[in-house]
Amino acid sequence: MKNLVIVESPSKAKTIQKYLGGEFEVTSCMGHIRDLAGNDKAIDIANNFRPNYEVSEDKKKLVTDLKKRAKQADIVWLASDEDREGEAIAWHLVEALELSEAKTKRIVFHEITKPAIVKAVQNPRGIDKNLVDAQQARRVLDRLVGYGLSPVLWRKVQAKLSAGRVQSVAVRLVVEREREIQAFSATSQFKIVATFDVDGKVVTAEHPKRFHTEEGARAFLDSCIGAQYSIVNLETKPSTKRASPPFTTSTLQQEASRKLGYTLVRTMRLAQDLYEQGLITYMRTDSQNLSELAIEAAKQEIVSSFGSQYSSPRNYTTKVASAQEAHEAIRPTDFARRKAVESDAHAKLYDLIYKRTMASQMSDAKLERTIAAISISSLPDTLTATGEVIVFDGFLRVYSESRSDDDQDDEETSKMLPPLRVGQDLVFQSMSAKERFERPPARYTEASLVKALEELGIGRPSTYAPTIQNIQARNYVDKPEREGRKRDIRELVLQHDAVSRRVHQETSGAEKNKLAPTDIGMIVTDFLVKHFDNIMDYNFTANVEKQFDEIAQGMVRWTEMIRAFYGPFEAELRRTSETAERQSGERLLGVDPASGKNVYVRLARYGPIAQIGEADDEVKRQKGLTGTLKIETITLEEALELFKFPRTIGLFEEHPMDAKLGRFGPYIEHNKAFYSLPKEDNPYTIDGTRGVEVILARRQKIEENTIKTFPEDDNVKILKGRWGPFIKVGKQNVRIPKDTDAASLTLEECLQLALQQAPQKPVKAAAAENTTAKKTAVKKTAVKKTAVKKTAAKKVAKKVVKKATKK
DNA sequence: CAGTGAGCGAGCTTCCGCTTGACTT
Repeated sequence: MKNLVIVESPSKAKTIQKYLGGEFEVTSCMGHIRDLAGNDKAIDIANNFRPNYEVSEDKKKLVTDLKKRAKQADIVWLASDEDREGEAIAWHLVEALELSEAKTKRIVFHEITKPAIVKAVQNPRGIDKNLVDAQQARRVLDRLVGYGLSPVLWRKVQAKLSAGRVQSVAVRLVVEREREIQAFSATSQFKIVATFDVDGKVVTAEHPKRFHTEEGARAFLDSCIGAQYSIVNLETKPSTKRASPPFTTSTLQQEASRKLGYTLVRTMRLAQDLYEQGLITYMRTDSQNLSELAIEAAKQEIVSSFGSQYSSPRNYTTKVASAQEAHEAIRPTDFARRKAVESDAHAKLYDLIYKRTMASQMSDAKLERTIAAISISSLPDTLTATGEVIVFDGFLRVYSESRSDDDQDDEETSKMLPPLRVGQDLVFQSMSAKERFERPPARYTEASLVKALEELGIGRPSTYAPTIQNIQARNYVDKPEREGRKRDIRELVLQHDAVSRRVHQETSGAEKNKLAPTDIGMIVTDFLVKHFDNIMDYNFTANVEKQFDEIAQGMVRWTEMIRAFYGPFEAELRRTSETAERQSGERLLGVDPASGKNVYVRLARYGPIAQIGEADDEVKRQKGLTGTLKIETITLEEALELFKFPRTIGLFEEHPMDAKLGRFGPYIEHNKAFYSLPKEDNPYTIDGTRGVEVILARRQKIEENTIKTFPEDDNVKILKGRWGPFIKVGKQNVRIPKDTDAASLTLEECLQLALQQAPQKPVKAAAAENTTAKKTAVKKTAVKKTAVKKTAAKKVAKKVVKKATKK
């Protein structure tokens, strides 16, 4: 074998192998193979920031293998992506595989098409060391910032916290949005809408002016009593609508979130599958570019399906400043393929990508907007009725983009108007003045937060989903469920020459899956903004990116750039460590009227608490904050309510029922058993009658979900779970092998399965349990320690995934 | 899962970006 080609991704390797044929062997390195050491020897600051790289633990086998194959090859072609990280990967390969310059060629392509690959092989180059240096600067900066800030948080806020160039700014966005919402006070206005009958069709018209008071609105309606209405002017304006560009990672995540309700992780997981099946191009990209082949293929498909008037081939230039465009946009690889079949979820995502790409190559839609001005005989005011007709649907035939989350527009009012003429008299039906409240800024969704980060140039396509996961896993932000509040909406209606008034209720502010900061998120953000405003600045990344570009162009040495950053940063770190006070977010809410003691809220070891009495009082009372209560916004009254628990709400089967607030929400404790309260029940007001109902309902459900019990051992049960039957042995959940009838299992078989699936406790338990036990655990080998760390980290990650994909 | 919030205290925690698996709760 003469030619060894190394790309980053195995799926890519497979495709390229097809294009290059037998002369070449194409393989992959799975991304970065080396990284900074994990310990304090990672960067030798005194020695000009000399980085110490190590082959990553999970890549050791791969690197040994690649090294062997590289030895046997005459030429090694390094075909990692053409961006900063890709160039660094190529350089690390040279270093780790000990490749000589003579037998190494660097090639790049932006699209996986045969002509692009062939052209790349014909134009090899050497490694761009300047670009590599820009990456080293990026890597070293992120380590210095992350490993510099985090320990300050451990000392000043809480152990195990984290901070970094990307995650801390992401949290800041959420924190500041929350404060905008808190500061927002909704004002309301009255909007006038009239309806007319035109030959059996309803025409609605509105007054361009909004009334700020009910009196004003009423006065207007009063003066319309008995009025005549006629059309005084008609205007039609043509307009066009253009399709959106094809998907990048971030826009795919946004649309999948809005149209399909997928989380970021779900979207990326499905896209990865489609990519591996060869159905779509690479899914982690910031480019809107389409290859010439793709544009041509889309054109053929469009012309044959819809006709040539629908075709409008074009390419898009990426507007995001941070884009590195190492790949194409996300598109189908084969336009003749209309469907993906693996699962319904895959099919929906593929359909979205397919249609979006097709639409991007289709003609503009042509619209005609008609505006009719309607006079009122009793007033100088005019009403306007607006209609829109699609003259030519163009790209709308396949795709219409959803509206963005922060869109404040009302429901689409423009529809088709019946034929109208100037001077025409209209038959009045009714007119209403309905109160409308201004909406506060919207909380971020996962996807809209990605959009905000991208606009600031923060983070990369490969890190958007993991970053948003991470700030949730670290409990800086979460997705609290909000019930929303009912509020009165006033409406005046003019009909049959009389104005009537009614008030109806509307629920506002109900939310699910929206990001909000936790108490710890707010405390950490405030602390970092106060002491490290430079790094927390929304433009910090953009500024350092400019400097990375200068390094890439050979204008600045990377070590110089890092030195200039590190001096002042290190001084800030030291000053903050020495002078800053410990932060707990403590607030004095007021005085408890019952005891005369102060009431505080603050962050304690296990989360936010309310406290009656001073910290050093021998007798003080503490309660955890529950639900959507926050340190920053809780009132004295709300805090005092917490201390009313446990509430004994009645007696049942000779045992008291106590309503309590727990870590997992409100519950009833009864005879040593726990019954969670359903969402519709309020722990502050629930009574004994309802308590009994909750208990009985729960018991019935347990019974329904029990498949089998064993009289000889009540520790073992076979239950119905979310994913089918399983065995419960004490606290351990045991899965049942496929093709096994759950109900027929014997006690012995159950215990046997439990034994087989028993968690390997010794290592984990020593690390996770109490701190005194740790002394002995620490003495174990380094290898074991990393193993423990990894499983723990994986567990956290998994938990989040679970949470995210639950619904 | 289900009521705490602490320590005379050793050693641990932590970043961002590039990849894919092995897990299934």
